[in-house]
Amino acid sequence: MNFVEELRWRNMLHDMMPGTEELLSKEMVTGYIGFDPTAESLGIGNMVQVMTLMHFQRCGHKPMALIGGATGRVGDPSGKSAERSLLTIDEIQHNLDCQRKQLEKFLDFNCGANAAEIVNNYDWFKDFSFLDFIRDVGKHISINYMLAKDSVQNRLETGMSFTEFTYQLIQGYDFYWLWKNKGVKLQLGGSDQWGNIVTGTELIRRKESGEAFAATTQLIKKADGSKFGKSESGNIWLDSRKTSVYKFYQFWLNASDADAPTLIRIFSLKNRQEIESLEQEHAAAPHLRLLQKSLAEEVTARVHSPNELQRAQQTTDILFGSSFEAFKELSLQEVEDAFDADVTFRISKSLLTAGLDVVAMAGEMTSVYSSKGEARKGIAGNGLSINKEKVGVDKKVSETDLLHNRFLLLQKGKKNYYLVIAE
RNA sequence: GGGCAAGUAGUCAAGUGGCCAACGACAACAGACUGUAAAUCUGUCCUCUUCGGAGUUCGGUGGUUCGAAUCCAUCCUUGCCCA
Repeated sequence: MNFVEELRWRNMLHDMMPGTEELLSKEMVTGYIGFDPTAESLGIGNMVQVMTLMHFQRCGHKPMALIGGATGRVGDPSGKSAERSLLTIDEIQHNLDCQRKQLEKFLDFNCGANAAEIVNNYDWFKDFSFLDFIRDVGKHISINYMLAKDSVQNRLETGMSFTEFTYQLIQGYDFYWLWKNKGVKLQLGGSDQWGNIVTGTELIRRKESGEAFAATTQLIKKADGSKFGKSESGNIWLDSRKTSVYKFYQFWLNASDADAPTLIRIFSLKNRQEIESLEQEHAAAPHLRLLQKSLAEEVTARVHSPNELQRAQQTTDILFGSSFEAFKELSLQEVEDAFDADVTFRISKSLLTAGLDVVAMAGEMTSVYSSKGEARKGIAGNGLSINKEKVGVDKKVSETDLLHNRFLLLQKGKKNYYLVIAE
């Protein structure tokens, strides 16, 4: 497989330095991508870079993931309109450890010559003194060159600290160090990283007359122009403690028709033929949402596991698929297993004897709504169902509402489900 | 160090003594329609609420006033110009 061709038909390629394609076709190349330890989990946005590395490895090259123990202390100004607040050293370390574990899941570290590798730039920066740095690195790059970068230009009006200004040099030196010591010839990254990457190739050229290459990928935008990777509850994380497997699966399943073809090209390892035929099937019967299902299935299985995927699918099927009658047939255990802990609430059965005010139950005793006021507004707006039946603000929940004499199915809107267990 | 300008809800952005919890736009959430899609229309959108209201906001702090997002002083932050 040809890496560049692969990126091209997947519409992932944004830009490349001249000569990159030739280099990749004549030898096995070591290429790297940097990850910023800004959060304790990678998000779906980072997944694009993970996919780039996976494709890279599948095409026979050696992928390297750089985790930014050093760069994380500085803060990348690219794409940021304001100065970032610094994380503590402990936070950075914690984030690094978590991200490393996640990355290990996606690449093959045990396949001989092109086995993946993870490096931490703190290793080569920790003993590099400021004076040595400005002497050995700073001398080779002019201020004029640095000022010309978009990431700097965009901040000239609003201000930027010296710390963030130096970021491009730090990242540039990473590339130089890896080129010199690890034989890395290529840096990959999102298109917002272009400026930082070419500072690296420039440094390699000026310092040692060496040659290094760059390729960047498209930033994903949704068809409606909004930011990719966020949903109602915020960012979609790869860590199931931050985004449950069910929610993760639902995120992909909910992709719009307009976005699905873009997404499946990026996040699926299926080949071109398979994807195109899926698209045709989808076009013929859009209501079956084959693209979304296939995408959700593949990504969830890879990021989590086939077992967890199956559980998420079961939950989906219970809540959206089969009729409510079928739901009623499930045992309590099956129902409990289907719901995540953060949408499961337990209340005392004795409260129901006298009839429990639905507003209090939804707004106070559970976190379906954040307050009674919210609950009242939501319910008045026809937003809440109990056991698939819309309820009004006057509703009193009693024992006769319980299914199996044990639980209630609450539904806020169409897609948000909650389980209340009375015991 | 000196001069000028700016800082308003998640974001953008009006307001320049009472009619201000603060126009509008976007985002977000809920409803209708659908295919758990898109588009469209409706409602909510500082917090709490017994839905009558109550409480806390307009960079911070003090002040003027019956009354301040709006006036004054001072401090902080940022930009521009001068040194």
